[in-house]
Amino acid sequence: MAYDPPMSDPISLVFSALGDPTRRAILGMLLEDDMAVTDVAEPFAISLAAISKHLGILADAGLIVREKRGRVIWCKLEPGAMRAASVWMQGFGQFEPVDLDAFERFLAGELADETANTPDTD
Amino acid sequence: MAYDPPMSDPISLVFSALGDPTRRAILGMLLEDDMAVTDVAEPFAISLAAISKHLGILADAGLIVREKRGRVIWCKLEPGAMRAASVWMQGFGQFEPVDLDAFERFLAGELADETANTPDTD
DNA sequence: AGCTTATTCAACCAATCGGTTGATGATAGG
DNA sequence: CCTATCATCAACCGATTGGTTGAATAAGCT
Repeated sequence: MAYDPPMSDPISLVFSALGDPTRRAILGMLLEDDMAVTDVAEPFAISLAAISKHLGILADAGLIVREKRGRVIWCKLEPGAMRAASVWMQGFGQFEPVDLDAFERFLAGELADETANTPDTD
Repeated sequence: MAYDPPMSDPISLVFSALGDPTRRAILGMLLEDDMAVTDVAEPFAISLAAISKHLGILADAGLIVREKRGRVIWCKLEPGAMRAASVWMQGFGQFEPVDLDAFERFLAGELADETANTPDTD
């Protein structure tokens, strides 16, 4: 029967990718430094192919990029991909669950704050 | 083949729950007000039982609480449950300054069905 | 009591997920 | 050239997911 499948929007990809502890651990490792696939796999008790799949999922979500140099594929964190999801969550956490008006006010405030407070130069 | 399955820690439950657009839409609806299960289900094109399962997943993640009053079960947002996951993401927070403009556009889409029902002034 | 409404339960199904192993395509080095 | 290494691919497997339908439980209504 005709059911509208909820397509995989970017935010769903990000949240789903983050739903697996192995993948979160990988992201944590990449926070320290870029790594080759084999080195990513090293601390885990699962096969290299499994890690490769996890990296594919992280890449599909935009959370990492993979760059081939010679024989080695380097994995690099892409923290910007988390931004939309992060802000989505923050919106829920900031205030009592009143109604959308408060949500909009929160957004307006954040917007003003961001534009007024030019990011640092360090 | 003894493989240690990564158990479902609370953060995984939250992220996985948020990975489904139907569930995010439900949370968006509950942001406006507490709702009965039947009313939560009303705007969706899937069965009541399916919505009930989604609510169970949200409840398991701690994102909502369900409280039975009479014949009706009321669903209430529990935004605090998002905090740990949000904090985890902040750890990666070398994001660019948040683009709330884009977020507002996203939210408008995400909550479109619900805002259509918004009465004039509350 | 009997009907109706609200919600969940149980069984089922197809698709996806997270894992495996073995084969395969590149590349680096003896 | 041959071989070892890096990484993915392909096929497979069991468990989970997200949906369905129909029956069951519970509470309000007349």
